[in-house]
Amino acid sequence: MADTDNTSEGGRDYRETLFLPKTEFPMRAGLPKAEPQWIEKWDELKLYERLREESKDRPKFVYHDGPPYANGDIHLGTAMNKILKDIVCRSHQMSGYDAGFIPGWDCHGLPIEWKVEEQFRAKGKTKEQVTGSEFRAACREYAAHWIDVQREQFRRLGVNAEWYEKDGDPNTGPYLTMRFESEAKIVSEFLTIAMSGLLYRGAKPIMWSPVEQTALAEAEVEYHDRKATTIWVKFPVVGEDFPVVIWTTTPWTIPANQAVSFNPKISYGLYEVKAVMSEEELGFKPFAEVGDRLAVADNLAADVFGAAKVSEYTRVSDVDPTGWMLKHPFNGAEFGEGFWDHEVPMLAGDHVTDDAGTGFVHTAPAHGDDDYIVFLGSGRTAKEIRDIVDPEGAYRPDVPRFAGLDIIRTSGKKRGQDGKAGPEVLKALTEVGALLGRGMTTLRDAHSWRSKAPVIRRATPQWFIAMDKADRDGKTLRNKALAGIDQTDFVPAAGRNRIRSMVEGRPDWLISRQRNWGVPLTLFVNADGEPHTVLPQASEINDRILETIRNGGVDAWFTAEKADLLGPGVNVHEWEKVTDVLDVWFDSGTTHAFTLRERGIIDDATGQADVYLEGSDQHRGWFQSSLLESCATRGIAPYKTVVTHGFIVDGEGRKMSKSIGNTVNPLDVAQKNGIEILRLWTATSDFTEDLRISDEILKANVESYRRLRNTFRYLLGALDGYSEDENVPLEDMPGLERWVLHRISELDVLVKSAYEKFDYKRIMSALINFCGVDLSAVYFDIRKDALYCDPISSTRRRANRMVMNELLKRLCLWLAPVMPFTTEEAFQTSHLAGMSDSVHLLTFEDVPADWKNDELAEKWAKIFKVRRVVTGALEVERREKRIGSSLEAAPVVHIDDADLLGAFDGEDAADLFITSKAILTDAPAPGVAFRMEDVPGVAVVPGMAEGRKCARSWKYFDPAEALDDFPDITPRDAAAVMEWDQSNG
RNA sequence: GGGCCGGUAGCUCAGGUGGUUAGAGCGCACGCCUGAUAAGCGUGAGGUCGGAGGUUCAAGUCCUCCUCGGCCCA
Repeated sequence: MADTDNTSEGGRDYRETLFLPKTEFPMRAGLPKAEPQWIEKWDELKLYERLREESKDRPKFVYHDGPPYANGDIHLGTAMNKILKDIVCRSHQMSGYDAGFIPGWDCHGLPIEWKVEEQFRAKGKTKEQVTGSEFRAACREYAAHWIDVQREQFRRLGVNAEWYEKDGDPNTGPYLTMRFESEAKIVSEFLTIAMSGLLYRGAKPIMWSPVEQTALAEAEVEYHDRKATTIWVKFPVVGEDFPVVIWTTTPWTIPANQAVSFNPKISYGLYEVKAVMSEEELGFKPFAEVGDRLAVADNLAADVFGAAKVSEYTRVSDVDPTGWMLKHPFNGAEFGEGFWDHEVPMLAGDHVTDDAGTGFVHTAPAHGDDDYIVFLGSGRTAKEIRDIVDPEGAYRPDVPRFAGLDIIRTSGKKRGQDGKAGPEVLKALTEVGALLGRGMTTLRDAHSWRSKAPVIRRATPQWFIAMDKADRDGKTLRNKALAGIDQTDFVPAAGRNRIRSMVEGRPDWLISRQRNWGVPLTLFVNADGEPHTVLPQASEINDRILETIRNGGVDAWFTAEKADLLGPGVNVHEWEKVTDVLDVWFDSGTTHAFTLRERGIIDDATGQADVYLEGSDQHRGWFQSSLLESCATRGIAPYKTVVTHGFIVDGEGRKMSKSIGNTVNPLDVAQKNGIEILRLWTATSDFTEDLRISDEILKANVESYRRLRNTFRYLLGALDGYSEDENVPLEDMPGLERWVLHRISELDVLVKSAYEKFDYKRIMSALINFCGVDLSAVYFDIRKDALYCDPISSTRRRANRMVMNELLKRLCLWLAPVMPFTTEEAFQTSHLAGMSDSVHLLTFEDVPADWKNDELAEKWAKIFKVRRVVTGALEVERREKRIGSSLEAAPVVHIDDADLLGAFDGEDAADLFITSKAILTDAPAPGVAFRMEDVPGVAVVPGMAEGRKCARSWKYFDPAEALDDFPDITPRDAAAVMEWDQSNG
């Protein structure tokens, strides 16, 4: 090792003559504190408004936001969702579009009703003590509160959107499904569909609580064990001398029986009773008698005969139930008055199994989902469904013998226990000799979440939009929706199949709910179940309805006088006001209408949003409701592209749940790491699949962030005092600089096209690699010497700074959609601040065509290949403690490939290797030289640098070359010092 | 139970139409630098591609089954 110190004894300390990076941009970001301040600055700047104003003449990119539900704090899923949307909009904005972002909220619906009911209960008010108007007003207030909360939380994520209404203009600000204008538009869209004839009234079994006399949603019930009487019942087969046997746990549904189901895949047999257990043995007389013949599934015969107390039986023959017609057990009974003399068909259904029961399933379409499906599936209609139970859970007055009997006791001490219906049915079945056996079982069944009382399934009138009713063109809604799907782009592509199979197979769209907080089905209905839209005055009536809603919101429908709405010429007594409300999916399905079309962002009849982006669960939700609504009213899909993201799971790929305790709160991350980290995580993840998150993963993103931040910091430090006057023409630039410009041109293509394709992880991995490898480890490292030590005037140094400037600017722009805070900070800290009030007002810049240079890139690939061998050789020297810094080395590099060697023409190899000296030669290398397997033809002999260590640049040089006035530094450094002395006195 | 999707180094991701020793970055280990310093540089160790069969001269890449996980249904 050379024997000189950094500064020769008594020599000058050259440190002040060096150019060292200098910047205000701190290494540590302090994001949790800084981010809210940036948000404030952007508010002051009115950034969103200015973007709209400044880009109003650009082509529009129409992103349409899916509405979150206005209830509760945001969670990581909603945060990631909004961040992605923000990246979509920001990137398209910077790509040269006018890309607005109108956020929205879903405001009606059940969850809010629950919360508001809870609030009233807390005040000691029951549902009955609150008027509908009072209740809806409270719901409205509740939703408004959470909109305010969520708005602030979304804003904290850095989402740049139209968060506030401007000057009370309803055509500005976020959209809310509960704004009067929105409610009126929802009604208007609904009436359009009603007028088109697609709307009809049918019936469907729903969960119903007799105790509360109300319909319940799945989320409002809990499952508890319940003791139930089970019965085996014989149904005579028409034209045969034997019955089939069914088994049921709900005897009260027997009077509503309209069919029996079987499964063709099950084998059935005819059995004959040979002996029964004795009355003495049992304590009662068995229902079965010797000689009885019964049809049951073979696998269940033993069970059935056990229940029937049959001690001996034989199998008589195979039977095939296909096509059988049965009789109701009460058919012909005196008490029945002919009420049960209808047909009871045998229907085939997949829901029938031979795991339990008899292999034959009693089918009451009014009281079970499977029953309903198999009944309609047999070609029968919802109108044929017998509805014999009233809202209190008692048989209707027209039901012979059983009228008025309750299924469940709805009051008193025994509230919730079985009522009189079941026992009376049992009695009647016994009388007609249809009962084969009875027992008790315990089953898990739905109970009301609130009253804890059992719930029944009960058919109620509901409104449907027909999927398969042809319009004038002969096209059905299903046809149109499928065509719309075919014309839509899906990202990822699998989304198409997913929504397609759902739309192909879905039943008619059930849009009515028996609820309070929602947009009413603004219909009047007559005794035949026809809506007022069949009236000749329908359109005038609709106009009055719309006017009413527009002025008073949904509440006005309930409070308005029938006669005022129906107007003259309509008999008020013939028409009843429908009090159902629309399913909230209908609300959200119309957001395109009252947001994009009403505001004139797209054409009302033919316009489409460019992008809808939501979680993959929305294939069944919003993507579909919007598609159906748009196809029903306009015949086209509301979107051109549907982007879906996956769900957030933990580090092990499991879903997040509070009970497991693996949840991550976005606002906690904001407070601890900064939201920028979460945005980085979002952009580096493959959002088309499930996104994993954990402390480890967040930590990794913090590391990536540091790399990017330090790149900015170094660039800013290097560019201290920079002005474009320093720039040099491309042809004067060293090859290394031109290579960096070439890399910029490559990345520019990648970044822009990946933004267009929503492929953010590709961008992030490319840019993080670029910063870490091309820049930090190669370009910055090599050019450190020139930047610090060259004379300020040197072309090499000026070219370096020029390239550094391009890097800073490009990186700021490229990363701005993902990291709006840090890029803005870097931008504002730098001389670039003069370009604009905000980096976010800028667009991506074009790259000059002559930056791209593939030939040059090939040359540099060769140089870096050789460089790897050199660094490898130096590493051996370090291990052996012969050198520390690479400047202590002066390798001889033997390259026997002329092409490789030629790549160094015109380049200073020592600079590129960061050694004090380097000799390139095509002479054969000695055997001891360092080689690398994957770089054949290159061998390095790691010589020691000789001479004196320059007190300024720390390079070893030949003292004989030193200038007389500066014996301790190289001539290059001497020139730099003289230049410095001149300008600094 | 059904439909769709997925399981490549510790982590995040690459790996057109099947074809040499499966890649990158980060992390990790070790070392260097001390004029980007709670930074920077270098070297290295880590996967046989969820598992099992099969097709093929050849499979992470095609087929079947299984398994684990996710979303939506039942």
